[in-house]
Amino acid sequence: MFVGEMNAAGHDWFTQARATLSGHIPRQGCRQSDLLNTTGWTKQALQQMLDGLERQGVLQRSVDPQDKRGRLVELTDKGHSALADADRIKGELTSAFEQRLGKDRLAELEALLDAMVEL
Amino acid sequence: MFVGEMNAAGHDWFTQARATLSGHIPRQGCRQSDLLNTTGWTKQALQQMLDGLERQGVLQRSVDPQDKRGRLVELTDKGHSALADADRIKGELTSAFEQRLGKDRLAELEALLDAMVEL
DNA sequence: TTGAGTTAGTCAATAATATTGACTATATGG
DNA sequence: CCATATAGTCAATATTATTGACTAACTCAA
Repeated sequence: MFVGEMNAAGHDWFTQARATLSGHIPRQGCRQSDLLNTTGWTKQALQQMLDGLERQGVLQRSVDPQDKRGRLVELTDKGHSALADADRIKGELTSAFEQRLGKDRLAELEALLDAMVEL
Repeated sequence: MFVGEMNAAGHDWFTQARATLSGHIPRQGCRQSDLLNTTGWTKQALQQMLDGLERQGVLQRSVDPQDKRGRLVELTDKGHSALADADRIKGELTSAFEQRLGKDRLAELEALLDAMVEL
């Protein structure tokens, strides 16, 4: 759904897993190891995801001057414009759901899902 | 969660996608093409999933005597016993959620999710 | 200051999930 | 019988995900 909208908007590299990862990259960039913590993925899985996104020109990595073991992950212009579209689409979808379910029922749904996530 | 419980129960071949597929195989078996319709997957994706499950000894395929183009998909003993465990675990998880959310709120959640699925 | 241990990340291999394209065999309807 | 549709296969490629072995850089304490 969300992914489909992103593809339709011309971001054909966008997938569900990449959406998840993108959501964890702050606009000003971060360390690769930060993403390891926020995503909870294995470092190898994360690395492959970043490899793919770097090949697609969505982000770039550089050595962290503060700690040369580390890599800084930063969005390219392409990456920033994709995330701007993502924000827009997310808003549109939220509006659409609000229209169909009503604001109260959507809020209720979110609350119930949050309750579930707490296991 | 569900998959984890199944793995813990000794069904180490169980994955999310295979859970989805298993849910579409009737106990008495069906045609491969039926699964094509119920899952909505491509025929190649379905075929690979069935190949994997057949390798694992969970099901077997045979030529449909009524239409020799078709293949009949049937669960093996291993497959049947796995699905019995799946039913049990699903029941346990449902009970656990009922305990935490309460029966009413769980029903409410299901209703809201159904409403969402209708797009 | 050096050496042990920790942390950050890479490389390689394998497997599961998923798609597209080209193909074979069987069935069906005119 | 022939054209077409249906059921499924084979091959290639890409994404997502894991395990294991490894290198480079940093930290801390002797």
